Amino acid sequence: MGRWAPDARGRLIRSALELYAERGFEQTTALEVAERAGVTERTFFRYFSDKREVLFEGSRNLQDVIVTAIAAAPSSTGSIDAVATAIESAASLLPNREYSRQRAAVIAANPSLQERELLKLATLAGAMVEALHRRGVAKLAAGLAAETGVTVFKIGFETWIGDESTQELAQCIREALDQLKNLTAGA
Amino acid sequence: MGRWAPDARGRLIRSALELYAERGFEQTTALEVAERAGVTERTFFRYFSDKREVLFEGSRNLQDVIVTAIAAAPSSTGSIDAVATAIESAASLLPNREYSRQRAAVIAANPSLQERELLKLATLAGAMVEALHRRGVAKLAAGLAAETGVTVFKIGFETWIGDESTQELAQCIREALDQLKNLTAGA
DNA sequence: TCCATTGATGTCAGTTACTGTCATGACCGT
DNA sequence: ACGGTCATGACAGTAACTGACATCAATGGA
Repeated sequence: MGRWAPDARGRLIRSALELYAERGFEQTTALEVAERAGVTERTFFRYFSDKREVLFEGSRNLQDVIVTAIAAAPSSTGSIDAVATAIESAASLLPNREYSRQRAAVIAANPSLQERELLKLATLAGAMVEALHRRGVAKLAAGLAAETGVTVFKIGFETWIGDESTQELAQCIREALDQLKNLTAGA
Repeated sequence: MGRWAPDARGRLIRSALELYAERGFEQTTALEVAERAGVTERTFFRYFSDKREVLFEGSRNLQDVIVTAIAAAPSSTGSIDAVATAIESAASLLPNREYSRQRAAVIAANPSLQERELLKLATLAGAMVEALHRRGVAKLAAGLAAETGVTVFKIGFETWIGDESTQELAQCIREALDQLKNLTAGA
């Protein structure tokens, strides 16, 4: 590992985010990203299966952590709380707020990037359903808990990114869940 | 309209579904679809913005119907019921079950088609949130009702497609909603 | 010390999704 | 008959990927 230019992958990720943010995703070619990172276009595609994937590094890792946390929750914990706690514990793995903000802005500006994000979230929900299954949760309940968990994560994340305060992501997620509980209790 | 070969759009849609089902989406080129429909590749891309879009015809129409139905619901109706009723009323617009089955199989077999479907559903949810807003529903409640509505639609649709019986789609959707209500009531 | 191996990279040719531009030819109203 | 309109064809071009092969520094053993 790393006998040549060290951290080519990391430089590609940073170069891509910079260029996508400066000129927009569609107006940036893979060749330009590669050149800024000091490698060839071919090397870009060796590290990332496509031009979008460079923005979604680490989402697989996140998924593994969440699934593990769900499996590790005490059996007395309800599905939704197990999911929410797992997501909170994974929150610390996310990149810093400045990076996340920039990344979210780039994604929000391009439909094909939104598509990829939605697929990642759907995949995450699917993995959570499986993990809940192994806890003996029924299929429909597992689906609901997982979808709800993803929704809570999305809302909490948006709050965190849009917020000026120094509030932690985990706290934002917890608050979103509380709001949701109030809402469903009221109905 | 239609001075030349009539219904080029319809023939493109049918040709695409056939070829995508026979050989798979990625193994089919846009040129092949166009040739089967008796037009050139250029004409294919005049009708559809990309190779995937040919499978998603009419989803815009569906969205308009649902939004209108939500706006037309009596003001005494709760958000979730307004959403569910709107979705049920749009169910009759969907193509027949055989077509839907084939289409669903093609989409399930390809990640990039799944992405597109997720984006369409997210867009639909966004439009429903707006429609609920105009009924005076609070932001978070509107988001929840819309997301829940989409979930109910997805589950009802899957049931309808997988089902051997001659049950109607609207009925499957209604049943999914009932199941969900039981679940949340029990918790 | 030398040499074979390994693994990340460069090079290059090829396919395919899409786009811009102009030409064509049937249809329409006058 | 004639000019305009409009769907389409023809054609060239860009850029996202992919496969095959070459290169070359580091590594490890003879």
